[in-house]
Amino acid sequence: MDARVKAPFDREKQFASKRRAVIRSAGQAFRRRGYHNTSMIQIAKTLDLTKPALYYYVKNKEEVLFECHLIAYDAMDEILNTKPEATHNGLDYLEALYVEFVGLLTESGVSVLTDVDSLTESNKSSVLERRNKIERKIIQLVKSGQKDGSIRKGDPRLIVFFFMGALNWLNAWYDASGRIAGEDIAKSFGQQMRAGIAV
Amino acid sequence: MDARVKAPFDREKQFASKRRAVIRSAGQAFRRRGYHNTSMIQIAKTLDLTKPALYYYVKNKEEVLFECHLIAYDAMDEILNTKPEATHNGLDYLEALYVEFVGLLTESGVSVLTDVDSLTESNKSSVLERRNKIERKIIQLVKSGQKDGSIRKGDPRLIVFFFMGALNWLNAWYDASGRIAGEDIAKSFGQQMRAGIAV
DNA sequence: CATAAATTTGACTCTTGAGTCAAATTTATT
DNA sequence: AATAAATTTGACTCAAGAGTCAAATTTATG
Repeated sequence: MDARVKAPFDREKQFASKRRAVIRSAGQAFRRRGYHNTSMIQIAKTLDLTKPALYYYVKNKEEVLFECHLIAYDAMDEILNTKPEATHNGLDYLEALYVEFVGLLTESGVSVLTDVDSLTESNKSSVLERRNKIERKIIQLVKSGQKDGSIRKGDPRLIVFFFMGALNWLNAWYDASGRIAGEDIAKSFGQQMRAGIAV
Repeated sequence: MDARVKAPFDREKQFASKRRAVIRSAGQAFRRRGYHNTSMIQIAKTLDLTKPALYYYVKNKEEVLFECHLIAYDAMDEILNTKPEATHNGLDYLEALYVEFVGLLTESGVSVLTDVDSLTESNKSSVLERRNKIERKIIQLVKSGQKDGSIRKGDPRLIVFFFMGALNWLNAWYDASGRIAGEDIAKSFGQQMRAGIAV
């Protein structure tokens, strides 16, 4: 590649990146104030856009919410699929995953939103399907941890609901600008999660 | 009291009880579908009322939300104040409280709602004050548990945020009509909570 | 610089749902 | 039954916010 040659201006890339910025910024706002307490004009103003300019990038408000959800579940899937499973026993592996999840929700701007009921039926069920898929995967991990003797007996669903609840609730109180470092949270949550389910 | 004498019809009591029914029913709806996805007409219809009849009992929608919050925190305060503290060490006491909290959120219709940002500033800060007060109390309990050697060292806030998060998230997925018994949840959550923080 | 596409804008429309009001109806009591 | 208060109602008003559109402006490139 010749450095003197300006990278050809890629309109699609430009559009896509601005669009992502919209979704990301909207996601932050949704997390802070809630979906219904955030107007499209507010979202636009945050990005120094007008409302119609915003609508140049997205179809409607619900689409934005939908994509925010997808971003979160994509990121979680990414974590679930990247980590090599083989090396650890069930408990070690689960703790490692959990720490990464906490990191995701504190360090990156990603947040698991609660407002599923503001989606249309089809989007809603598609989001819930994603969530369930992840939940089922984690439940499986717990089961295999129980099998290899590293995780205590008990209804795997309840075990998972407990620590995933703690995780999801993070969004309700954790403020990136707050005084607690994401890393400290991850460490503490990881410990508690582990101790709570270890044999 | 002479049994033949009909209890005098107490208008205030009647009013108060119908009003409570409104708040309670609205609370269920808010929990299921969210505050903004629940219209006053829906709330009215659920109780076989018309909208103006509903407004005979409450000032406005926000007042309803506000009182739902208060009900939850009143109930938690009640638990915090009733349980005798002296008999246990910090860990035992905390676990007992926690089990009662879970019971509250699963068995009774009470729910900790998330939609704090839909309140006006003054109501919002009053609700947050209530929440913080409870949180501070529990943090204190953790501290004293650490002092008496029953609870592991570590930032008490993070310890509390973890298991209180799991508790609060209950509302997001637990459906009274669901298949899991509240009692089972309480038992499992209590165990995990305890194991997670025990020395 | 001319152009055609991409981007942005001011000024709308339309729907939903909160909240109101005067009038009708029900209810406990005389 | 008559009455006065409590309760309920049909038929509104009003505001906020989502979403649209035709026209203006900016931008990358020949």
